[in-house]
Amino acid sequence: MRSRAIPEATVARLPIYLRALLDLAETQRALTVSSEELARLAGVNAAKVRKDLSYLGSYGTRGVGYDIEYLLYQITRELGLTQDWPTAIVGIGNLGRALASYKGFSERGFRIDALFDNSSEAVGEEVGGLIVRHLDELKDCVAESGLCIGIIATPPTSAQEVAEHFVDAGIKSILNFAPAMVNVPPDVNVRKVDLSIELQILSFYQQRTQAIAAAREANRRLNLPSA
Amino acid sequence: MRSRAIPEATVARLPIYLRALLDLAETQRALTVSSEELARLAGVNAAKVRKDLSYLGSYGTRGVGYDIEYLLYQITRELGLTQDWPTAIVGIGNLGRALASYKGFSERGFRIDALFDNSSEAVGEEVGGLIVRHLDELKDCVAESGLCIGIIATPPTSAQEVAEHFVDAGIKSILNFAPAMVNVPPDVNVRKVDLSIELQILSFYQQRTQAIAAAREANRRLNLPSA
DNA sequence: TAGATTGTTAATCGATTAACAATC
DNA sequence: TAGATTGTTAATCGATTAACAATC
Repeated sequence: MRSRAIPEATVARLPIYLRALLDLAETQRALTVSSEELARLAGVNAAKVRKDLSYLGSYGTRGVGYDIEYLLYQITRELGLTQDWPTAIVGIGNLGRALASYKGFSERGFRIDALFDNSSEAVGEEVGGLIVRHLDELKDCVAESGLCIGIIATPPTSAQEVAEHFVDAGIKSILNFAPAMVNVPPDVNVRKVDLSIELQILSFYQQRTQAIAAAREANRRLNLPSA
Repeated sequence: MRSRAIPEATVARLPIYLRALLDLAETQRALTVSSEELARLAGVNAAKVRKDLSYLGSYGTRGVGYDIEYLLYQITRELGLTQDWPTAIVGIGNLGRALASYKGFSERGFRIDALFDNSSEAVGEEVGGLIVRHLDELKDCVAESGLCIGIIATPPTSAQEVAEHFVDAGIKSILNFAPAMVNVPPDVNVRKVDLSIELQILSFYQQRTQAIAAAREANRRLNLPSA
């Protein structure tokens, strides 16, 4: 058995390479790509591309580059995108609705299969071609439809409760959009997307950028006093 | 001048501590917190909390812990959240609308100040209490309202163009939700949130989890043959 | 004083990168 | 053969963590 421990940092970049390769294949009709070119498209450096791709195996040709179709297939397979992962969204408010009708998912091969909420208003409503069901039906639905990815799009106060429903129903992968941490058993995969935190981090760098600009300006005035 | 280079990894965790501290202050009415407790709430270990907080200065008391109010103030200030960063959203489709009416932003001190689109259908419409304006008005609007954070919520094909509008208008921080890379000058801060990429990464770990479960099952059968 | 907890050091770990031999 | 480009090594860098002296 190959030693197969792809570093986390590499896994996080594979989808970026995938997108760049799809673009090359579709719009440029290119057949091969060098690490230099792929790096440029992905916004990283060439050494990193080669190192990352080497974890998948030796799929390049020295002096030539990487065969785009073949590399696309290998990355797709490695990421598990050759199979379907039926996905459910819980919490059909503003964000849940936007996610349920988000074209980007279906364009990239993800299909949302079920929507859940626990407010009697939302239940029964049609959103993005699916009928919203009550959260109590989740467990049955997992058994029937083989749901295996759960998306939390509720307010923060319900996030932990929803996560427990997911775990109880046997879902092993959770994408959490609620602004709250959730605790799950160690064999459950959780990723967190936090819109406010992204803005807060951006605020830090914005503040720093402004401070740098102000310092530069102050220096300029000192060197060129009262013109 | 203090040497002031807070590591990126620490900056990314400050908002998580902030949220945990707010929760402690509001719902628990606690006055101090230990690194151990804060670590538990933030889902990290205590050594990391102490190291992270030490970059802000020595704000704890040995034998006691950290004063919650004081730490809240220091983190808020460090993240630049004591000031307003007027924010605009470009691209008023499904996602743009959800972001424009997302309660989580205002609850955490971010106000969306302007919405832009370039389709004649969207322009003039009211969304989340704001009138959608044409993208051509962006530059004037930045000058008038001091907009300094720009959110891209367009389809991928328009992302680079919108980024260039932002840069041209003098915006220095961009949050990009479009599934495409954007190139900007080095003094512009960009963060990328990519919903499909999050699902693709989750797909990788889901596949691995299933493989592990299958291997365990196979082993079990070998050890306990035909019961 | 005894117990608790910080702030910091030093060891460790994982990720990045430059460089270059291998090879198309 | 000459030029191009990979795959891999080894150096470097940054982040994590355990451990503990300092000190409330």
